[in-house]
Amino acid sequence: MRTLVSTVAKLGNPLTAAVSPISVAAQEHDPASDLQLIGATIPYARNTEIFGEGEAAEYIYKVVRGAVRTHKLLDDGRRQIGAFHLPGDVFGLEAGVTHRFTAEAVADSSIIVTKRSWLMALATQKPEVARSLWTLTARELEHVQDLMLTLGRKNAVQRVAAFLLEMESRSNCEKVINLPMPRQDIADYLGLTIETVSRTFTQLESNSAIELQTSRRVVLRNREALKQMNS
Amino acid sequence: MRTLVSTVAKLGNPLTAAVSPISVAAQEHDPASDLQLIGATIPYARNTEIFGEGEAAEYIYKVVRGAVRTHKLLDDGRRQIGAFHLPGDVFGLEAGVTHRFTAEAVADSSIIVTKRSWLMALATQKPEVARSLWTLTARELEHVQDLMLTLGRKNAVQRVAAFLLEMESRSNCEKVINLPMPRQDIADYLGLTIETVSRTFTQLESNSAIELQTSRRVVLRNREALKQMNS
DNA sequence: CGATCGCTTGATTCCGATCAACAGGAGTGG
DNA sequence: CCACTCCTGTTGATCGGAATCAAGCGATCG
Repeated sequence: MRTLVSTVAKLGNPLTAAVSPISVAAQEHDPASDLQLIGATIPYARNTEIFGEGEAAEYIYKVVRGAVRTHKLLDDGRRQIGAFHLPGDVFGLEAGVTHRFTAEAVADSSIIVTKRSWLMALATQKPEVARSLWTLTARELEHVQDLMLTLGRKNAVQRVAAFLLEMESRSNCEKVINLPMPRQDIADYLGLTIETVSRTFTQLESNSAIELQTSRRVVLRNREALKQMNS
Repeated sequence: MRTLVSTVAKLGNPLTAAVSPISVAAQEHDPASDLQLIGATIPYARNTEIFGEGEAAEYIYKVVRGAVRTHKLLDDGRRQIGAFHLPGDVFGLEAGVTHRFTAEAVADSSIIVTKRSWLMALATQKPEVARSLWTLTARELEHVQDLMLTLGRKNAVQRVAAFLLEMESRSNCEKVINLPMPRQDIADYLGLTIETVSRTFTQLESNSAIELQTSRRVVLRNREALKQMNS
């Protein structure tokens, strides 16, 4: 089991890490941004593990820079990615005592790490903190419910279209989407193979629905067509 | 939009409905049973809608008798069932203001219906109630995360095995599992077609992994084999 | 310059979907 | 009681979409 301390040790002197504001506030509007987490901002290199499935959930995490994926594995190595977490997103929050996913950095990332016990104690005193924790879990639930529909009932084109529209809605409203993750991660998120994802990107480009400036830079040329495909 | 009042009106005199205990307690152990919901126990006939996707989430529900399914629909009618709710299960709890699924009675059922606003107000005063609401949402999240892995990365046999093991773990520890739902519901839960579900049941019976006393009564003859299949 | 990695493309296979027919049971009404 | 219909489930034949197997391309890096 990788501990926070060992991770910090590998990545450098924890004393040099930036520290986030000490204020803790929870309002109804955006629990992820209003719940100001106390803790060190720690760098994680690409493809390093942040926590593992089954480990004790001692910390709560918030992405400052980079991107994180959470996944489950089947015995034979098949992988299902549950979510990508981008700057501003909180992840690793559990109501139970253990993590139910493994979390890894998709790209070099900076993550704020906060003691879970600290927040839990605060939640018993401040209803607005308790409410924020609930809302964060509920949002995660809503996201995975949408993914469930995609995995259960959509074809390859609809899955990729859904992914692109999701990434667009979560990026800076720019026309160009920068995908931090490789094709294999997209495949394992959408329940497809890397080849099918690649072919579908190519197909969408030949349809003029998207433009691939590079394999990681996508322009949504026809958002309406994508929405229609998404069914 | 079907309201509670109209549903009650159709089903008979609400004054004759049984009323659950007035006590409200929330402990750490089992939020579903400890959160004693106040409200009328209402009968719902098989295949009737309890609430619809997009409707205001004014009530919280608990199954007393029967079974409930929640689902989402794609434009072309493809359906994904998110969960089956059996006696003791709470459903329809939302952190937001609207229901994100449609709920229907799988079989003739009795459901305790409680005002959501009432519980929400209580949660701001009693941390243990707030904690129970969070835990209920977290359990739903865990369930749909497991389903996500099934839908994204398992084959037909693995999906049906997972379903049978889930139903077994949720039933009364008896050897015989009584399935309240038809094959079509199982198919829409597992992201398969009714034909594939039927064929897979037949295949598992010829493997001696299960015995089909009737199409709705299944005996798990070899639980270990099912677990192994489940990967 | 060679090696590796990420991605794309082609050829073929295979699992589950689709199309189709039929069987068994429950309920209904003659 | 039986004939009828409706509903649910099973089974067969064929099809198709994504997986698999395989090869090659381009960028990056040592």
